[in-house]
Amino acid sequence: MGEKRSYGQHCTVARALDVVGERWTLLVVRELSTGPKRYKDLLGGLPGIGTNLLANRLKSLAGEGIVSRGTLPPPAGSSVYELTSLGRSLEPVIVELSRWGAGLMDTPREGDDLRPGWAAVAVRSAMAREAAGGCSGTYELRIDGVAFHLRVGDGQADCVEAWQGSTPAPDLVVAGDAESFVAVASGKLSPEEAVESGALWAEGQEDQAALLAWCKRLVGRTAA
Amino acid sequence: MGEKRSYGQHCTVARALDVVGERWTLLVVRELSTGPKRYKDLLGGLPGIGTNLLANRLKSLAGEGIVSRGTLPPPAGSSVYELTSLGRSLEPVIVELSRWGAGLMDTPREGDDLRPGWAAVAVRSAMAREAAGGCSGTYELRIDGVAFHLRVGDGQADCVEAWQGSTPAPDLVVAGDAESFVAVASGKLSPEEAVESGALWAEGQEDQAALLAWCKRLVGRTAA
DNA sequence: CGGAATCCTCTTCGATACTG
DNA sequence: CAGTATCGAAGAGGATTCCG
Repeated sequence: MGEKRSYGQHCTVARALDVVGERWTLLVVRELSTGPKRYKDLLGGLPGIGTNLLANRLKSLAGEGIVSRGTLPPPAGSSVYELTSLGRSLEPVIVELSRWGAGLMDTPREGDDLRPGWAAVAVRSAMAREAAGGCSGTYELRIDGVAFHLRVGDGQADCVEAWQGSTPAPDLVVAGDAESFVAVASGKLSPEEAVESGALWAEGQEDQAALLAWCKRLVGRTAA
Repeated sequence: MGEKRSYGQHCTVARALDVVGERWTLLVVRELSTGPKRYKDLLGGLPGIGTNLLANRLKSLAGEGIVSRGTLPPPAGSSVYELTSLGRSLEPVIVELSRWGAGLMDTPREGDDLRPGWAAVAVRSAMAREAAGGCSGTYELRIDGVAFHLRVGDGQADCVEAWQGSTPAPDLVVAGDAESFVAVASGKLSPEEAVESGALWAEGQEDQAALLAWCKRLVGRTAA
């Protein structure tokens, strides 16, 4: 059956797209970029994919060494998919796609889905720009009630879903709904407005100044 | 007819892929990233695309504001496609895809095509890494006899086909075949070996030391 | 002759139903 | 819960024809 379709070009870009350029493939990587997921979670995070296509993509990605199957530590014990180091090295591609796509965002289109993890990816990608400037810190995001650990530093940003619960002593806990996080990360909602309107808020403390500074870093404008 | 297919996700990555994620689309952008091209040139640079699909993609890209139609200055006068500023802002996506794809490169597969412009993109993308370190310079590449102007500096690298002929006082003129340029840019051929074997050579001068230093910058290892 | 629209075949996608 | 099987719909690929 299917000889894998290729562009047939000895070109670095075309070779990359031979592997991750098919429909849905990079979105599978996006889903796994916030941590290991079960098959069912992936289906839930990729509305419309169709179960056969997800199975095909996962099989291809496993064959390319981009994802691997693992087993979660007890008590979960369920079998999950996760990125390999080759898969994690796709992060800069995701980051740049996210940053470019941010310019196209407006208010959600009629019928668009929105998941907390997608907002986390948008935030992480926007922060990656700042991370190159040497900024660092650890944060907890609570996006529609789902917690993520965000760590910025050493020229990169890392953000994974925190099913284990607590972040060890984060510099700040930022909470809000997914749409607000996306809006700020896309530059469609100014830090000032996000903080004043209460779209985003700092949890567990009243430090509005720290929140505002964090939002400004998010949009890449140097705070005072 | 075609209601444009969308992932239906309020996500920065998915939104980007809604626009440039279809088959061939980013390769059209790659082709235009080394300068304006006629329809016929695009067909030649995208073997296998099929004329109807190229026409469709160009129409979509024009509708999205990523490419525009222009007319070349006399004496050429032909109508060409070129990137808009929105299109040029896709450069970081191309760069990261190229850098990731470089890790997958080996010797050309049986039947693979190879064009000078693709090698130029690989070189430019590899240099973008170094450009962030503050390096700068202007170079002329002669890849299988086709000249490109490469300018590195201010955190980015720019490389366009030089149909007008001469580069104004380049720091170095590097010549070789496309496969060698791709091999060095992908880290599959060491700078030392490329220079010693004559795969790449400096034209118009005998400055092997400068050539070696350039090759080392290309692969991102700090030269002595 | 360059720039496309048309036709036709083949592959892939997407949704549902089904099985280990 | 984790996938496989199936089938209509949409998209890709190639040749040919049309327009200027």
